[in-house]
Amino acid sequence: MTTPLEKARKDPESMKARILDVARRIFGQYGFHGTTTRMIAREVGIDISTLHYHWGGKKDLYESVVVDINKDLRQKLVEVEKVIHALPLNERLDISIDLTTDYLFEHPEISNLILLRYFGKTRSEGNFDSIIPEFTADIARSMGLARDKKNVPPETMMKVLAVMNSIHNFISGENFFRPMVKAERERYIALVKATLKFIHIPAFTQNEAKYNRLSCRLS
Amino acid sequence: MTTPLEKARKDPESMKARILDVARRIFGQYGFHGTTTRMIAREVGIDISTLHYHWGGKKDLYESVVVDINKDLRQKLVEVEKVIHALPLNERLDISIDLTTDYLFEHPEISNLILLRYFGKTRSEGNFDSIIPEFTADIARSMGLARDKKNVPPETMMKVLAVMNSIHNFISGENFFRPMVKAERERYIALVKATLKFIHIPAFTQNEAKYNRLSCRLS
DNA sequence: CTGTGATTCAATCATTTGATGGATAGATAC
DNA sequence: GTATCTATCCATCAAATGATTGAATCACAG
Repeated sequence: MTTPLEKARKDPESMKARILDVARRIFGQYGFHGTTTRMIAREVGIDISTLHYHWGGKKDLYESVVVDINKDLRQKLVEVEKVIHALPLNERLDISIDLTTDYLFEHPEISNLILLRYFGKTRSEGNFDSIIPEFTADIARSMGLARDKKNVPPETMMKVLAVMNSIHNFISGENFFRPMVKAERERYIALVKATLKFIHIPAFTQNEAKYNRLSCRLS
Repeated sequence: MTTPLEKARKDPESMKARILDVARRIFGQYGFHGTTTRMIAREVGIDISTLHYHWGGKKDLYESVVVDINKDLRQKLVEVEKVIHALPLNERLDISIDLTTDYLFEHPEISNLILLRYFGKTRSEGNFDSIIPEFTADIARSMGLARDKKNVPPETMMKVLAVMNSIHNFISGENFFRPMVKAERERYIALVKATLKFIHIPAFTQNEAKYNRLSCRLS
């Protein structure tokens, strides 16, 4: 049995897929309440009822969008992990910052949507996915900060969150931050990467060194 | 001439002030579009028309809220600056992270609102305050990363943004992140502080050391 | 061609939501 | 006491918005 979402992803030309694509972008920009079904329909160039025909209701569409972007992000992270697999920590960070940043700058709706979900409430109750927690633990393991994705200590989770969030922030806040630093697009992207590396690499490598010294002394 | 906002701040018991207070909280939780004037009025225990009588319209009220929280935050930062004034950089960071974090955990609407403004669009056009950019530069100077608030280089602005945002993230995302690390409130706050210091202090101090070595060599 | 199911749209509905007008009560000035 | 100004609420409006219905159109198997 294929879910509507899987069907949409299979054929990117289908109406289902076109709607989902536009919905990603608009929900990402305006958030759940800031988006109207009419905005999405207009952008796709169809009637609202067609949208309802394919996706049920606004809420349903939104949920599908969330699942969709999480799938994309997770897949990208798996891809990144393959590249950085056996490198030392500082290079792992360096490369994964580059790759992840580039990818998210090409798909800013992903960062937008994730952050809006973190920081904004929905009037209607009960939305909480276990997806994010789960793959935050994944990243921890992939960064070599935890053995397996079960039993990642809170301190490590927090560090991973800090890294991921700082990336999303600069992507999603581009409209705000870029004018502040008076840079055009390419320059801004370069600044983001440099800043992320400046902030994160010392933290993890310095403390790694500390741990190494410590374990030497102990052995 | 006193603006309505100044009047409201003067007398915290006034209806104006009570509305503003509730509006801060609700706009912070649900964002501009997610908040209805009725939600605010109900929470205050008044009729919507009373709200309109005092603050004009939803948009006006929202703008006032934004100005209000920026005033509060700025004042706090000035306060923090006095404390850390002449200390070495690593202590400056350590203390200002403690103070700022504590303050924002007591007033999470501030972080909520700032982040929602960064990351979410409003359907209606033209909202851009120059307040934020301005005092990002202020922080840079206060952290000793720039001589004066004019002419702060983009790289420095980005670093300051990274620090401020990472704080706001953990405050505003508490509802999401705290369950992820399975911590109760106090523990979470401690984790946040530890993580922030873990991430940021090495970055700035390590590079300061680098600069120092460099300037030694040059002299 | 014809019937059948899938897809799309125009029209419409019910509710929500931002906003206003006018009545009422209270305080203060004269 | 009367006038005036402030503050509040009730009733209501007009627009926006999520959703549905039923008719029209299209694709295509038989």
